[in-house]
Amino acid sequence: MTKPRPKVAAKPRRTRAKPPESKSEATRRRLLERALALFQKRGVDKTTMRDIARAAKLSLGAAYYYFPSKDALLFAYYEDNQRAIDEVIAGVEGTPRERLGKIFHAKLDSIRPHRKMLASILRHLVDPNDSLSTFSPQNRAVRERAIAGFARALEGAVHPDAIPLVAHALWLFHLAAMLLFVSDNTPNQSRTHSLVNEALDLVVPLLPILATPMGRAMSERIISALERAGITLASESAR
Amino acid sequence: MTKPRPKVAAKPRRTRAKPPESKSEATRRRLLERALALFQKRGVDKTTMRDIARAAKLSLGAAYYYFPSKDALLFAYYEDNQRAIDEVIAGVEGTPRERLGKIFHAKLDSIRPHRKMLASILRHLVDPNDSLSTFSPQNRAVRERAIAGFARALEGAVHPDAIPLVAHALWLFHLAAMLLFVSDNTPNQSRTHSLVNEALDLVVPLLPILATPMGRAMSERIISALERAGITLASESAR
DNA sequence: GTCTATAACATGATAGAC
DNA sequence: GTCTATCATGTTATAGAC
Repeated sequence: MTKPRPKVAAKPRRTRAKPPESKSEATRRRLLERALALFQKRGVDKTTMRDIARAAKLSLGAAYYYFPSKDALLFAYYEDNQRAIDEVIAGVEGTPRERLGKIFHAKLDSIRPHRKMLASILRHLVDPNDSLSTFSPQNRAVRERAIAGFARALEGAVHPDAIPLVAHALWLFHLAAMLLFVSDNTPNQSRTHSLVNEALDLVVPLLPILATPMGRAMSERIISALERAGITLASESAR
Repeated sequence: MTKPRPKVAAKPRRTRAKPPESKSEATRRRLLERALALFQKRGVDKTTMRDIARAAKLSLGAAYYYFPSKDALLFAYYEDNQRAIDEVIAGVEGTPRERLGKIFHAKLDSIRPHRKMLASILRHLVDPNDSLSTFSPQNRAVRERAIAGFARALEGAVHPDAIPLVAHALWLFHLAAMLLFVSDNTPNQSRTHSLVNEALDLVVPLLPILATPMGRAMSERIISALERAGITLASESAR
């Protein structure tokens, strides 16, 4: 358990086309790289900040200069991973079923190299008091980008009014899939991939039901119940 | 983050009718009591083992004698709470909708006094590496008792074959409700209670659909898909 | 101003004396 | 059973190098 509050601050990052990597950027990158390798090899808890600093040939203080906390290293990974996935998502094409399949499998593939580490992040993702939490303001942008990706993939497959609802549901399912994924020791985690396929095969053909009068009534009922509970399904289906 | 592995060991406890409380039991109870009070007042992370020991007028080492880790205190609360809830669940009566409502609200009511603390428990419940995890063997008994409670409440409302599936789904929903509950600052957390009611009102009347040929086909498909993914919905509907 | 190193601190956990 | 050291580690403070 961490003592004083975690304070996971995201380093500001320029948005221009990349200038040549400065020395400090290289150090930062190396540090993150080694840290992730250690996390994956020995687990997050058993990797100390002193280990990480040593592996990157830095002093402990220098490591903290770049990353204000151990959690910040995890957060940096989380951000990088989301950015990479967003690019994939932006490019997916095909039928809705195909688009959704590609998003899910790409997401799973992208985290495969760090499955072990991810298990430690899941704990943070669900803790409403943690700054890494899925529900925290810091993560709002990341979360909404992900949901928007699902929304875009749903275009044409669902009545527009129902898209936010279904996109959120898929996003929850994707969290569940990640949970399963990190404990899935079948080769290539094929078990999780199969389950995702079966779930999509089951659900996607049912989506048109939401366009029927009964379906619309139900989804409206759900949406308003959630809203009264303080859960707003904002989000324009695309960006 | 905790350093050496958590080691949340449940103290063995006699099952006989209570003999008079020994001195050591009194000490243990006092320790747990003070700890929970501090957790609730100042939060789990900001309460140190030293604080707890001091509040119970014990040395640090003595506190660790009774509870091998800070997490063990949380686990003890979790166990006690589950035991209390099980008694409520065993006694519920009425229509299926009523039975489910009572279970959900009783569960939420029971955790209200320690909402703040609960956030920390949820974190453990989802971490597959944690011994407090929902998936860990230690918790298997507790989890299955809870699911069996839902199964019993469903009797008569759902086709018997579908009961395990629906009971598991309800159990997941109950975890989600707890998650919402701990961040719900409306008076008496009425928002969460309302959402639970609306969800049950929506879902319970739809359950008979599972008895139709289409419904049965679908639930069988879901069950076998889950089984292939290594998720077995064991559980005899009752005990 | 940007970076690095060293020392110090608080806390969760442990060992061993009594 | 209880206490008093003592340890390991996340984190912070501070001083100084470039």
